[in-house]
Amino acid sequence: MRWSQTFIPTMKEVPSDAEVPSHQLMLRAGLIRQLMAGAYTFMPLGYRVVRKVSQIVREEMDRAGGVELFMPAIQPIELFERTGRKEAFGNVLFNLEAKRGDRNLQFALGPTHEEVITDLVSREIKSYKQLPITMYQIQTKFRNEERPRFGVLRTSEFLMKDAYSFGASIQQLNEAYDAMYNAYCRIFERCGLEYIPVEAESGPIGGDASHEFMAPADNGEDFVVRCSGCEYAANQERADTGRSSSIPPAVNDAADPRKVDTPRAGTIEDVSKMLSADPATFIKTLIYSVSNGDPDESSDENIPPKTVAVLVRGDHEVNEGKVRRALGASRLELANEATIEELTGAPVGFAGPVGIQCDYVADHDVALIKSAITGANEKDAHLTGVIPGTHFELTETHDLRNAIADDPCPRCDGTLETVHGIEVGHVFKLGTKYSESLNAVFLDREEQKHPIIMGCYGIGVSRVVAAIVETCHDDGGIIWPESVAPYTVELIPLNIKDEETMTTANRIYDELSAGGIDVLMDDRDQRPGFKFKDADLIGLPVRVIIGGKGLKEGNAEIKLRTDSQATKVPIGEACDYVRRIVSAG
RNA sequence: CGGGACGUGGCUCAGCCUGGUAGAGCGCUGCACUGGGGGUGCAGAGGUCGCAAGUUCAAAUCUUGUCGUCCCGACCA
Repeated sequence: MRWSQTFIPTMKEVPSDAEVPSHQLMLRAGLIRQLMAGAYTFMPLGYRVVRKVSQIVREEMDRAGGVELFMPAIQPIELFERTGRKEAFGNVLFNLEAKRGDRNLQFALGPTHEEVITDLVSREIKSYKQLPITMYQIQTKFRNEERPRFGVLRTSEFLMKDAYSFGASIQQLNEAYDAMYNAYCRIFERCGLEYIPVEAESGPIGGDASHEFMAPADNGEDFVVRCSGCEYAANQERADTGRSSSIPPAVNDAADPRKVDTPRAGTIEDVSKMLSADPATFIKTLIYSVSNGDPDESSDENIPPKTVAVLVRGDHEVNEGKVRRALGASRLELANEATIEELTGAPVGFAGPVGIQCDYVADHDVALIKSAITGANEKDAHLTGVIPGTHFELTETHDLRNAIADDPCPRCDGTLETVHGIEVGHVFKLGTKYSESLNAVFLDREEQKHPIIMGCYGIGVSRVVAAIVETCHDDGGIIWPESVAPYTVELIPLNIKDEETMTTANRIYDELSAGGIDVLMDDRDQRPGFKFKDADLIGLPVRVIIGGKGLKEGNAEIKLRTDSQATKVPIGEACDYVRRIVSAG
């Protein structure tokens, strides 16, 4: 491709509303343009990358036994009502209405396709003989994000590869899951993207039923916790802390806690400043409203929610998923102010475990505090010298908080560290959630009906592109891995008005192109420095310079994007040289 | 959805506080020079100052509302 014949609008200045490197670089390199918040055009150069990533995904899906299909983006809302996800998605689901004659039709724009494909399978698959099968598509997904951000990393409309496996047994599910897991590893490897597979929230199946693939990046929205000593890695939502229960013995002759005035200090930060005390010596007491019962039964509306206090160390964060599991609760939310005032007799911010009038659960680390500061259940007052197990009862502790750096590893004697990550893929053992609600069943050998056992597997294709830019760049611009680069070679004739330069450049362009190498020739009438800057910005792996001093000596100058110095290669051997370094890469 | 910031030519921004002629650099068009890291000169084009209402003799500037964009947080199968 000749630069003058395509459309690559580069920018010298950083657009003011782009904050993270991938967003800035994708705009500056002319890969994307914004239409509105959360919606971007992929420009010719950017779309070539999307297609290269898609092709890698496709090849690996096929290799893993998947078959490709293509489903509609508009979907009847009724399917989401049947699976209960109309409510679960809430505002994230794009609803749309259309008139046909005098009927008002209700649609959703597909945020994902579990409903559509399960509906399809429920009609077409009847026998264990048709199973297992894994189907996938690469298609635009629509989610009305509350806050789209970071360019193409989080948008309301994005390109996703979604795959769904259907099996007659847990074993078939596990085989499909493992095949997808391995395919994902190959995909990210081939894309040149560093990745960490992490354990993720796994829902009803439990165990190792879900992994996310995280690309480590400072601007990632997710927190990954990983062990420095072993392979353990998990989403922070999910990570175990490796702490174990230890119940402190009651101290018999302990002094009573002392009440101190803490006027208007309702946060740990305020109180720790006021008392010059380390937040790690506080017991944070959060009051939750908890509903028990089966989440799928709507009858639990009648059971009034219970109030439970959750105790964690002052510098720790409660992990609601862990609390929910520890309590066997189906629903959990922070209690409202009125409930808290009624319970503790104090406004929010002054709750504590001593004398509190409700059940409570404590995190392991609470038991390890020798002498704690807690709320006094009284306005503008805290207690100091509170000894867990002595001043309030403590017979068991749980893992209730987010793991943080320096926590012990749950698997080995190493310690944990946290890194930011971009979630680029997710594999998930669904089980029978959708097959049951949409009646996708099969008959086994004994003519017994069973719901089909499903898995789902997603890769955010457009997000992968952004993640690659986010992790592969330097001060000058993008550094594309060869596998996904929009073109492999940038050919730069230094002066397009020089006849010898252009004759030579055109010959090399033709020869490389004929050999199947993607070449972009910068045939714009610009000065060399201008072209070099743009070349660094758009980041093609190989740069070939024709003209000037080099040409006079009979040489082309060839340089990898990652090299600092060019290599002089005789014009006649330039194409061979390029072919060699390209195939070696 | 809570909190914050910003909307002035295609891009980056100044002007606003203290009301009175709309500016700079880059980019764009033409010509000339130049030709190895975003060059130089000359001549041009291009702006309802996001939109609306209000105050005023007069509003980019003050007030109110509204829309848009970005950031932090909550949320995210």
